[in-house]
Amino acid sequence: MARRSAHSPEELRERILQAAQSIIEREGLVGLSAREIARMIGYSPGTLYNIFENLDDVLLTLQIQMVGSLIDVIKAVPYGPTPEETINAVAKAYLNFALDNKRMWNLLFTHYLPDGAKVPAALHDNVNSVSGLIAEILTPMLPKASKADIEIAAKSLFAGVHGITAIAVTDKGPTLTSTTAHVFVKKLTTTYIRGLITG
Amino acid sequence: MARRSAHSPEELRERILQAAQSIIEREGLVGLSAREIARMIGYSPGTLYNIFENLDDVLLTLQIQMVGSLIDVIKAVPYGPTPEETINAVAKAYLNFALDNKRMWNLLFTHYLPDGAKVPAALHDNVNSVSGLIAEILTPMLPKASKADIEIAAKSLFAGVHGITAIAVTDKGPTLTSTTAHVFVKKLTTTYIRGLITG
DNA sequence: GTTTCCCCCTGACCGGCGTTCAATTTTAGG
DNA sequence: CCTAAAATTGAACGCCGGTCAGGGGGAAAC
Repeated sequence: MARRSAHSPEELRERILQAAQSIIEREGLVGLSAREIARMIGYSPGTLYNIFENLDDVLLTLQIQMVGSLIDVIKAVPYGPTPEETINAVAKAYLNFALDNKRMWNLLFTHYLPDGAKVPAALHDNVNSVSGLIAEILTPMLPKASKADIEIAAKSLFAGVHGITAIAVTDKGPTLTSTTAHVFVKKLTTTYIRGLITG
Repeated sequence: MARRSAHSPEELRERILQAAQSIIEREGLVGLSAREIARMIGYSPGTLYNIFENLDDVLLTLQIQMVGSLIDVIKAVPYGPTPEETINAVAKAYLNFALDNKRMWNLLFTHYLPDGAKVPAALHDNVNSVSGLIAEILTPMLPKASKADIEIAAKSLFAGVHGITAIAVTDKGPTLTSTTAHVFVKKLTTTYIRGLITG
């Protein structure tokens, strides 16, 4: 057989990503396989490899998209009356995003590459954008701080919130309901910001 | 063949764990397989299953041991002149432990169980011990706080530091050298504690 | 010393996996 | 209508986790 008029390469690409995502949302990484994706979209396994380099490529693409969506969500958070409230709202949105997409968010942690392989720059860029957004919000709070200091402040706060999402989304670590996760995030951000201001 | 006098079941158990750990330290989870472990210890693959339920069992045992070691390390950190300095030292020890055992620490994130499976209580217990230790240190700083409040404070701080180790140990996220990781941890802990005190 | 029995251990086997690629079929261009 | 290029297949390779019937070694019973 050959080209089916049914799907253009772009459509095919999209269907592969959707299939992979739906498998992950249903049962996590365990259930994912090239063969299963192929079954879902009605193609043979080999076809995936015309469009993606390999399964890692598919998974990394999904992660890039996902962090991209997170960026959109964060950007859509309205600025509050004070930077502190804005940060709280952003952190809350961050956590909710992770909780709403538990299995997909878990990908960030459970998916790893073979020894030599490099994570694509696009993923790094997207992640850096997130901490960049936090830095922006922090800036008016710290008029005297240097840009480098603000970046450090933003990234450690970001990493802290990230840690809570990591625990909330994993089975390891202390069990964390979404309610307590929110309590922790609020505690971390408000305490941290108070420390920043008085510092 | 049959029973070899060479190794008692306990010895065998130990050798399996050691082999698994050395594989992980060399090349991460990718290189790990029941067959590879068997090759290393000079037994056939089937033998593993006389001693461990499955590979997940081996991996979970390693993680329980590892977090146990972390507890020992933290307990060995000498109390500083102030709680703040103690916390800083503990956080530093935590991060160093994760960095010194990068591939093994990564297990906490990359290893996941099939859908229904439950993480053994021993792992949860060990993890909870860590945040318990932090709560102990925090207590004298917050004479007025309730036990529940201290626990929240300790756990959010713990989770924050954990998040930085997560990023430092993964390839995803912003690239983090061990130096900058230490900067972040210090920033997070000192700022957080300042916030706690003034709160 | 011999026999017996049990238990340890083996290794073939099952159904799956990611990935490759020769072969085949379809389409587009002339 | 024919040809060349493109798209797709599916068998094949070498792995994997996990199972289990059966064989061989050790120790106890005699």
